[in-house]
Amino acid sequence: MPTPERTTLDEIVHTASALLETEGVQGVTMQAVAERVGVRAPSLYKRVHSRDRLIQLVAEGSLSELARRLEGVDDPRLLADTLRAFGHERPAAFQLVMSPGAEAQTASAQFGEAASASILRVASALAGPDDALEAARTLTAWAVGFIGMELNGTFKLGGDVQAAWEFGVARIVAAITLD
Amino acid sequence: MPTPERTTLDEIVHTASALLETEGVQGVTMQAVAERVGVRAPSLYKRVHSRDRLIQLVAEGSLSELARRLEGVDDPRLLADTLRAFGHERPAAFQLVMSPGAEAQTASAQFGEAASASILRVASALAGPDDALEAARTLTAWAVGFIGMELNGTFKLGGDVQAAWEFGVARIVAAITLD
DNA sequence: ACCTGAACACCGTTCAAGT
DNA sequence: ACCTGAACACCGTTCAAGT
Repeated sequence: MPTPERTTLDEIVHTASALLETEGVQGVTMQAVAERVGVRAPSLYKRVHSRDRLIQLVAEGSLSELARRLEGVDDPRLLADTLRAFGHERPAAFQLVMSPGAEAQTASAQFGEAASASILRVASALAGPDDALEAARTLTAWAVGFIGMELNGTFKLGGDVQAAWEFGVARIVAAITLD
Repeated sequence: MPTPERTTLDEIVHTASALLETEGVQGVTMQAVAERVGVRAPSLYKRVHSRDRLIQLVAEGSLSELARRLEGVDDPRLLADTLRAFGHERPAAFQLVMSPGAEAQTASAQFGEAASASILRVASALAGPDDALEAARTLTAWAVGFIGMELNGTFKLGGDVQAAWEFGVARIVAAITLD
């Protein structure tokens, strides 16, 4: 006799995403997720292969949303600001996606490409098609590095972080712009 | 009747550092460390307060060694290359120190200062004292972001990574150099 | 004074048994 | 066809008991 479904993969992933922000990666346990979706932990394995895979799905969902936000943006400063705003809104997801460490499963490549496309488009307009890839990587590396350090508290000791961000954006954009 | 000491804090931290590189953070379990130093897991708690604290000690030791390597370096390109070489040699330690995520304990601030000092000195020579802090943060953010993405495999898909590094170094150095 | 086995509370995961 | 309790192998950590 069939039992009605009490949850969905979507609900599980969204619950895990919320838990990620409130409790950290450590807090995303199968039991905590199960409890929040109203089911016992073993039932989750009907929808998702493993905890690692669940974390990966969270990373992929987050990266998709980031890509969506970057989609229409044409100004490099606005692009950088949009990336930073995402980092501030969802710091744990940002770190998971941008510096997964050795533990968490990286989002599979196709999810990164959508986000890369926007950056590459803006970089190409600035640096010209020949230097587009290098310019995109320079801009991305700087922004991701900056936001990561900001979220980690590396900048906590003194100085105006906002001023350093604006200084960096201006210099990087100038540096990759075709004369 | 006293029992002779069978290990030391130093040996424990070094063993944990080695395990970090070979097995990842996940592999740094109290049992694995204990086995390698010839003791049972509970005995470790005579020397270190907790696993979290052990990871923090590993991070602090790694950051100290990085600071030592950066110490005498005056050329900005060489500074960036030294940072990158450290990342390639000890990828797990690099990620632990530079993007600890939410789980691992960050190295306490004093350990970061030694490394910062070298970068600040070089940045000051390039950008002048007024912009030194902002310039140092721009250079550091770019390098850390780049190396992190490189280690994560974000760059895996196509393109010449070495060329992107050299492009970035040249542009960033130019960007923060006083006219 | 350090080391250990046993124990506890927690994980992720599997699986037979329920409906 | 989905859900569950029970079980297993693993964690980190505590602690009484050994030497």
